[in-house]
Amino acid sequence: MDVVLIGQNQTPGIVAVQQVGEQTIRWYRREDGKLSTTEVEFFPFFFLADDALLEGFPRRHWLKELAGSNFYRYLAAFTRWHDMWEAVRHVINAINMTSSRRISSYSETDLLHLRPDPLVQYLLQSGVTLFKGMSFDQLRRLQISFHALSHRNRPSDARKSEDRIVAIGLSDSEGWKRTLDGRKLREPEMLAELMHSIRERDPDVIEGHGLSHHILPYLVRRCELHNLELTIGRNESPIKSFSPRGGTGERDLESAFFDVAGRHVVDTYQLAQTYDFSKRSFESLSLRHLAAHFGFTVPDTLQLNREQISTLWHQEPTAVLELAQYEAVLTEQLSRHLSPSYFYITQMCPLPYGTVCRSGSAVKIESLLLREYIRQKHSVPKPQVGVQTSGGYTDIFMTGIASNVLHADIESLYPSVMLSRGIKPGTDELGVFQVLLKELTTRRLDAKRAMQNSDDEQRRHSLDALQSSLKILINSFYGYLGYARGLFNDYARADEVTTSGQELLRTTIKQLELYNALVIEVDTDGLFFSPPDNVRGEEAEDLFVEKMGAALPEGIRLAPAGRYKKMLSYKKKNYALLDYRDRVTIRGSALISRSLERFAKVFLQLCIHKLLQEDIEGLHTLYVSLRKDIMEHRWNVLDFARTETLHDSIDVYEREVESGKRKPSAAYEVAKRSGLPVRVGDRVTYYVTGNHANVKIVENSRLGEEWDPNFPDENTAYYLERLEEAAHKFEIFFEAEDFKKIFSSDDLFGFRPEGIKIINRYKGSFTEQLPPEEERGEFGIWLDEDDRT
DNA sequence: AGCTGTGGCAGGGAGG
DNA sequence: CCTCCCTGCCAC
Repeated sequence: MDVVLIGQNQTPGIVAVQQVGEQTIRWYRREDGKLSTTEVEFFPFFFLADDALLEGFPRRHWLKELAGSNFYRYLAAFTRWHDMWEAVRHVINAINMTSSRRISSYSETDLLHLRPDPLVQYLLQSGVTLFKGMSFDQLRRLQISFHALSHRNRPSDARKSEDRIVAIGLSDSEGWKRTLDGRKLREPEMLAELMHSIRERDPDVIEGHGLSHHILPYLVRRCELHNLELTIGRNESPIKSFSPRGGTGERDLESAFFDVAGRHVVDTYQLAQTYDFSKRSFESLSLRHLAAHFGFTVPDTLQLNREQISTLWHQEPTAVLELAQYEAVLTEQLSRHLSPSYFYITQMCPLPYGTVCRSGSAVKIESLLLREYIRQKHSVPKPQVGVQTSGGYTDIFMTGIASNVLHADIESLYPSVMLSRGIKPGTDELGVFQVLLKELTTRRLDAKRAMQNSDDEQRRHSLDALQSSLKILINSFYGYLGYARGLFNDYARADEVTTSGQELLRTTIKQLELYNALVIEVDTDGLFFSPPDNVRGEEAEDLFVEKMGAALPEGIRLAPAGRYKKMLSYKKKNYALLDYRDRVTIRGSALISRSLERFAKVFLQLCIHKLLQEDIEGLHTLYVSLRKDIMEHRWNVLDFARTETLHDSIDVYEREVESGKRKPSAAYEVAKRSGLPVRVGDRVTYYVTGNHANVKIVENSRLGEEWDPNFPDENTAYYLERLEEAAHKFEIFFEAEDFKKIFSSDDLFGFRPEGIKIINRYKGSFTEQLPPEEERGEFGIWLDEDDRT
């Protein structure tokens, strides 16, 4: 008999529940320090545990401290009620309210062939309407896309007191129904109209681009200002905000999540961010860039920037309203591309659609595990305390420029390792982990096959969404093992996965070197190498990769992942590639990073292009002309300013600096000195002033917009030093004297590129026996005398 | 209540 | 000058 329990902090009064029969449970209540019991009829379920009160009860695992897991979702409603049937009714109401009148998690085609959860069975018997087998398009009919324009994105904007909603556009699949039509409404009326139209349309889903970072915080704030509540819930309840990192810290709406009773809040900006995280294909996450990326048509008349909008609003408000409408259309189109995969996950995971959209993979995996444990009425483990001690293997064997480079990777390394070695959490007594992993992998391969065999564009798109969302989920099973809050975490198993992965990568390196390939750089599951001379052409290359993969165990596959004309290898995780269509890809934080000033980033980029073309003269010209531009202030503040995000409020920052917990930071100091109101999440652009290269930046920096091109006061010495630092990265590609010649303006005798060669440095091969450590320089026996210290 | 992992590079401040 | 520590950003 399983013991089922309730946590005391959630349930004043009720301390424990014991299942005493198939449909009977026993309540334990604390009254005046004594325990009383009541038996009630119930459907099978689990509850949270309270250690101290369970002495002597049979149990396998405590269900303790579960507040923090998704398990809680099932239980939250129960624990607030003392009367069981009242509680059940409450759950039904809660589900009705928070899950959009449906439990979309349960579809007719139950992905994992699991019987519906007891809760769902019970609800069905109780006559609650469940929308089963609903398609994505059916869902969308109940959806509303939403866009509000406001000026509140930068600290400087806060100075203009005209921040207000300038337009609200509402759209659904029937087209535009309602927009503020230019009537002069005061803000409270405008807000009331917005709330009214949401209630009237009663959407299940509210979408917007930047919904949770800009639009909703803005609306909530404006409502507060007028003593209104943003009541857009199904039950007329106000929107609720909460901190995604737990705790009740200070309220900052910009980083909050929002719950609207009975509706799902979906932010297309967040969806795009997640999409970009895995594919890295967006240059910007603005609606306009994303629209261009997906090939939506954007009329020229609507290509306006924020300042123009502000002006236009005063002159021709209808044009702005058109823009707002169009942005809502773009949001809707964007969502059509990005949200289907989340919808499919919702059909598997016992989580509402909106939650699936905003939560990470670990939450989804855990919800699947819990789903089966609950179905089998089995108790659930506590998270393990500990740390993971290993990760992927990364190494570099050559720096310089290599020609004819192949990229190969071990396909789905970690999932494959887990499947082939049968790795699962030690606490997973029911063995659900492996079953899930296998099933999801099979499903994904099926979807991929079906996609390739389908002629229907629409169907291919939805199958692709399905398989790519499964891929992300599958890849996260490893991460879940090392997740500190995961109920089924297991650090030893996480280590086993990574060390097995390391072994496989090392095996592959040895195999490649055995066949005379030159291995350049490896990282976790991928390898860059030059194949031996007798391997030429794509066909031969693929065959070669296949042959190399033959050394790997059953179930582990080495696959071609790209072929390149040239590769510039700089450091671990830092390289550039030139493909056969002459496109350049740059990777790594040392070569390309948002934190670099624009001039340095562009300089590095152009240098890398020149290096890949082995254009030495071009390098020199680049350096000399940029140096001259800097000295003559021939640039814009955005070329040399740095932009940083303020992650904490000024108050928190000052407190932590005072207590020595953190060091002074230029971005915060600049914000303080400027006297502008600053909020968490704001980005501050600043540049360095002063007259020598070693100034303290914290004390010598100004807000970017204070820079005046007519009286440029940027610290030229400092920025010239920054240029030197950027150029310095290329030192390892040349002989010392050559490097000095290229990156110098001292052209007394004219610059002559003749005789200058790019140097490749080898760190010895992986397999060969290296001389003892002390006889080697950083890059081994191939180092020049000069470089050995 | 809500939160996937490790490895690597660079830059800046503090203190020697 | 140097090292140490922290943060931010990035690769996988």
